[in-house]
Amino acid sequence: MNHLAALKPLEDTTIRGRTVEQLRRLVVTGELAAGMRLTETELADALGISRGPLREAIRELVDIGLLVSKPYKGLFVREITRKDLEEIYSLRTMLERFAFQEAWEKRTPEALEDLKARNKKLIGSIEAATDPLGPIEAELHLHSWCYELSGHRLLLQSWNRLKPNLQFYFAMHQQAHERKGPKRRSHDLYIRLASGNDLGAMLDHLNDHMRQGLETTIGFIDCA
Amino acid sequence: MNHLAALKPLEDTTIRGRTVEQLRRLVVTGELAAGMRLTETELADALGISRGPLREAIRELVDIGLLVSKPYKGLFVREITRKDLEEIYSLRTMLERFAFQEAWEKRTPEALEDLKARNKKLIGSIEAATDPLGPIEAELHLHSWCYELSGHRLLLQSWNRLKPNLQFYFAMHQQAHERKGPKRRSHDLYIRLASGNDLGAMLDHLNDHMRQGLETTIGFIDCA
DNA sequence: TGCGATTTGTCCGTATGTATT
DNA sequence: TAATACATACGGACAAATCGC
Repeated sequence: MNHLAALKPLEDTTIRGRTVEQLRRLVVTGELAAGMRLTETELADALGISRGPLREAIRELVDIGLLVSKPYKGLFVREITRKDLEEIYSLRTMLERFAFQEAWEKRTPEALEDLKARNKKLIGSIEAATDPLGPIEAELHLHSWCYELSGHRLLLQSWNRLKPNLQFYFAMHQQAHERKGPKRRSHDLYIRLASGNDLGAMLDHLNDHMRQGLETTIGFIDCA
Repeated sequence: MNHLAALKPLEDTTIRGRTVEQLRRLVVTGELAAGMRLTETELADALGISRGPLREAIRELVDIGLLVSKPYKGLFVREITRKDLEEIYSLRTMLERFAFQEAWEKRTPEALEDLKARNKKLIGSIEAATDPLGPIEAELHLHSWCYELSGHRLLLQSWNRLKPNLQFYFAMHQQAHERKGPKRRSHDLYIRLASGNDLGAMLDHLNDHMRQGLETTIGFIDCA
């Protein structure tokens, strides 16, 4: 057993699995514009696969919420309204507060090192400024820390379902504003509190952190 | 436009949609035993459909968590460990507390009547004692009230994803114990607090209610 | 109001890859 | 190792529903 095997998520062996990843990437990066209609035959053709596994992959993305399927009418890239975004953030706040409560007693020196490393990677990604989508991914990876540490598989699964929607909105927002993503020091307090001994302060900060995140990114959406 | 159209959830027009419901029912009622292996060709044959839409329906049930798919190995009905159940209950507690917070200010006299009606239906279903699975469905329908009232679509969706897993476990538990489901007056306090003016008391009660539910139903599972 | 074009939904036959015996 | 069973995937076909003219 190669000890590196645990690091790479074990490349999908099925076309369906790879297609899910491929489509997810195309949507969250904005290469497939929000609201755009997708036709199966075109997609299958472009991806070089047949309609069977493609339709299965589509089902998964519809479940996550990145695609919207209306029977016999068509398949569309999701659009995000202001209310959608508020729902995403409020649910996310609940989940992350819960994750910290579950993870709090499980914090080890190694885990905290891991957290700092993720922040360092985020900062590095911001400073490098090569891939404009890098910081987004790095920030979400930073936030994944508490969910992973909690050991709560159902909670982690919920987060993983929510994550692509956030990623999708961030990329959309960034394109529209032609602006850099997260600021370099935006998570300093987050890290400090997560490493400290005051769970209540951490939970309070999460409310602030999330509200702030919502307010700074909610600008340009049509009210629904 | 018929004004009744909004009442019935509009029977699924696609085989996939109907198959999802059919399979969900077969699983949560225990007609497909936990851990049982399913072969696609048999299933397609038994349901009288082809493998295409069946495989798509399977994807949805795998996402919900009722089925487990191991690539190239097979498809199985999920099994529930003690840890799974604890996770389901702890997440559910979070979601329902959040739902009540969101729904609290939206309670109208009509909404509270609706809640009481759901409880009455639950009691009636228990006393009728015809379909042993009726009370389970009625109880879940009662608990759905706060999610629907909250107007939080993403939250409702999360609940709807969690619900089949609870339903599945309840039916399994009931079969194993040959016992009736919920007691007649189990939700009296729940209803009274939900109709009252002390949100804090309601939230506290949810913790109790859920912990109690977990403890009374956790008996017979293998520790994992 | 129909009619035709397009697309989704569905089915079937077949081939290939994987796991298990 | 060979053989079997089954999941996965492909391609072609047709039916059903929608939309534009």
